Amino acid sequence: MGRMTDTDAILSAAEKLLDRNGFSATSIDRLTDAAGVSSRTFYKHVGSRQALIAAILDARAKRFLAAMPRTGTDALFAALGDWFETQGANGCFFLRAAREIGEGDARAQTRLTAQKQQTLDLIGDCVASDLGRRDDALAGQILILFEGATHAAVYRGRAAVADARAAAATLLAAAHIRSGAAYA
Amino acid sequence: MGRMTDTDAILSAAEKLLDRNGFSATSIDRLTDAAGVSSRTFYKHVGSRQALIAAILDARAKRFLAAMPRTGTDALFAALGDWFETQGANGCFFLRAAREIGEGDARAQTRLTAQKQQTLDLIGDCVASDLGRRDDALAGQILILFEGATHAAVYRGRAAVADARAAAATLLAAAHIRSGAAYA
DNA sequence: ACCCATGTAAAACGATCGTTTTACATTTCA
DNA sequence: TGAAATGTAAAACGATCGTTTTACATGGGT
Repeated sequence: MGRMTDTDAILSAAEKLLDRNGFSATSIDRLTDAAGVSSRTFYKHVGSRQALIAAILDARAKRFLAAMPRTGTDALFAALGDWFETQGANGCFFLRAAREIGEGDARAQTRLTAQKQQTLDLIGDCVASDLGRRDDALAGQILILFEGATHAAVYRGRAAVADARAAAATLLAAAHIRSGAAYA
Repeated sequence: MGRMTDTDAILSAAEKLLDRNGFSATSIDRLTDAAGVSSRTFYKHVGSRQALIAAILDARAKRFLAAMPRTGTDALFAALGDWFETQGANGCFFLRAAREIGEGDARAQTRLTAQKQQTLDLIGDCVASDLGRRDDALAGQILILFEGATHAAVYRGRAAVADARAAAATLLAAAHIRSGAAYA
């Protein structure tokens, strides 16, 4: 891991707390305690609560997309399982941010749609690498599985990802057959 | 619709507000304004904020399960689409309640797991009615689609349900073939 | 040695929260 | 008629929120 600036330390501690305990349930006091800084330095580094959350959303979007492969739908779900293992499974961070901060910050809504579009593109690439051609309809279905695994993992754990992974394999096989491939 | 008591009027107005605007973003003032009652009558009828939310969760669980058919997976997703059309698509109400109220009320967590178990049972019945036999593995996969449609509908609307429905049909067909049925 | 940037600890700010209470008006019914 | 019940409007409560400010310590660079 690279060198961590004060700002990065605050951001990563805050991301963990917000993800675990929720946005509105996490006060500035808790954030400063977790980061080990005073409120004065906190505000010097991040500006405001809204700015902190905006920075966290951007950083997390970049980190998440970097952690996902762009070839192989099965590898994609494996990576999603790894993500939950290391980062925790608390439902989609962006969906929760948009709903909890919501109307107050229109940018959270913008960030949500951007993130979901990027996820759909990612899935489209994985599907294309498996199928040898683009299949937008199938990508849409696998997005449902991706979203479903993300939220079912909150209460079902690893089984949610395993089920989504198996379902994706079945859908891919069916699409492959529809393509006119030889039966195994 | 049956006659509505004061308590019911408060509950249904509150449910709509909480679902639309979120739990922590909806103050008692907003709830009393929407119900058209003073805070004094509000507290006489519902006791406290926690009790209000508990009552709403129970009522909604009963109403949701009553709105879902127990035969036919395709009919199940059709009913889910109707639910979103009439009630709005804001993500799973129980998941959001458990995460937003969270640690404060352990009963919200209990209600969540109960609701999800009942949903899984519901799906198991629908799958069995289609397949002529129980298939727990397939039911788990369709639960993922159900959860995925619920949350993807927030940003994709009806397309999310349509994709989930189509994917469920493919999974069912594949399971039917695995059962040794004749190929169409 | 001294200045200045940078940090902490803690008080203070106005706002808003859930909840209770006070004061008063209206209906219900024996 | 008149008392009990039930309602509203609004003030007040202590707590907590995000944010700013005050007062003070520390350590590196010239």
